[in-house]
Amino acid sequence: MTTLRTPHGTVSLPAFFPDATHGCVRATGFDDVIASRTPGLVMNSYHLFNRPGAKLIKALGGLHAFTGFDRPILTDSGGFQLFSLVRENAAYGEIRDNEIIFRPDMGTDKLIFTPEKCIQAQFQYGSDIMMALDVCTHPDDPEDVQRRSVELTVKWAARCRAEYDKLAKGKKGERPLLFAIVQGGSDPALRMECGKRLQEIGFDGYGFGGWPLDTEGHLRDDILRAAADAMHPEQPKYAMGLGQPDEIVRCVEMGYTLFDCVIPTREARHQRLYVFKEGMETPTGVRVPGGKFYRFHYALDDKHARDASPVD
RNA sequence: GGAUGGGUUCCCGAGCGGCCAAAGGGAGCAGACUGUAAAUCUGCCGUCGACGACUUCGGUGGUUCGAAUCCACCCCCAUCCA
Repeated sequence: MTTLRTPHGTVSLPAFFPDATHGCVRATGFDDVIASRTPGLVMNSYHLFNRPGAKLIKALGGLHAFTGFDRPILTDSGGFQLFSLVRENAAYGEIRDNEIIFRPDMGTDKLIFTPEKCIQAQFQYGSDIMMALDVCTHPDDPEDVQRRSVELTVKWAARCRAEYDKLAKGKKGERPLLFAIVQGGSDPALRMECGKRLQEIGFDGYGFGGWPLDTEGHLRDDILRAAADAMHPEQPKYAMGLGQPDEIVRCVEMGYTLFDCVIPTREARHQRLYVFKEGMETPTGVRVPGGKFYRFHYALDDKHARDASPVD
């Protein structure tokens, strides 16, 4: 089993980091997070930048002191936020060649996010694993959009790398990790090119970028595999935004070792839990064959408890 | 005892002669949710032998072709005055 060493501890891989976008796992506390043997959390640079702000977090001693979570924290860059917001409404922001413009209120107020600013913020947060700012796409987006995404993602990754090196030089103690994100839509050649160019710059790990599901909600194995193949074979491969238990198993088979996703916590908040099917759990740990090794369980109280099978 | 405002489907609350089984919330139920603007979104939500029928808007009578809506009396509730 491989491990991932960070300033706040070593994580056994593969690992799942729940999302604590604003600094807390919604609807629960860190007592439960620790009790569930959660090895680390993902927080979001963009959201924390908006509120309470990188300066304030730094003044309070960084994210670990601010949130009270003393295990590894990965901070996502904010690239995905622009993607999902703009998909909702183009007025929410735009991608320029040198920066991202966020307009959270669709009005005059704007937030300029650059690769440098993104890394600076993540240093202010004191995060363990930093993500380079990327340009996210949907697999269905046209070729020119995918091309531009890769060009900007690579260019920005280089700027993130440079800013990181500058800021890390002055730091004492163990340095945080910097991951880059492989884009390229559904084109394996483009994925490979993106991965190669990122590896030439050199990072501590690589993330799968883009939307990982088809319109039916099924995993896009082809894209995930192409992206995994484009990453450094010896370094962590991070499947961003995945997922459901069976999806994680499939991704581990492809070589991914790090995961985060809102779905388990979001669904838990909506009363749906994933529990092992009979015979899928052993006393020594968990045996996870392929297929649906778990089921949905709805548990509020005895009166409402019920089960349902996951969709096939 | 007097004055005024009210009593609407599980709850809150619109409606104030026909287009009303009755807006809109909430609750409930069924789904959705995948680097979280997501405690959000969608559907159902009086009953049934169901493109129609039946029973509902405090109670009882009445006016009317037709009443949750108008009239009379009664019963409750709220506030104010004695």
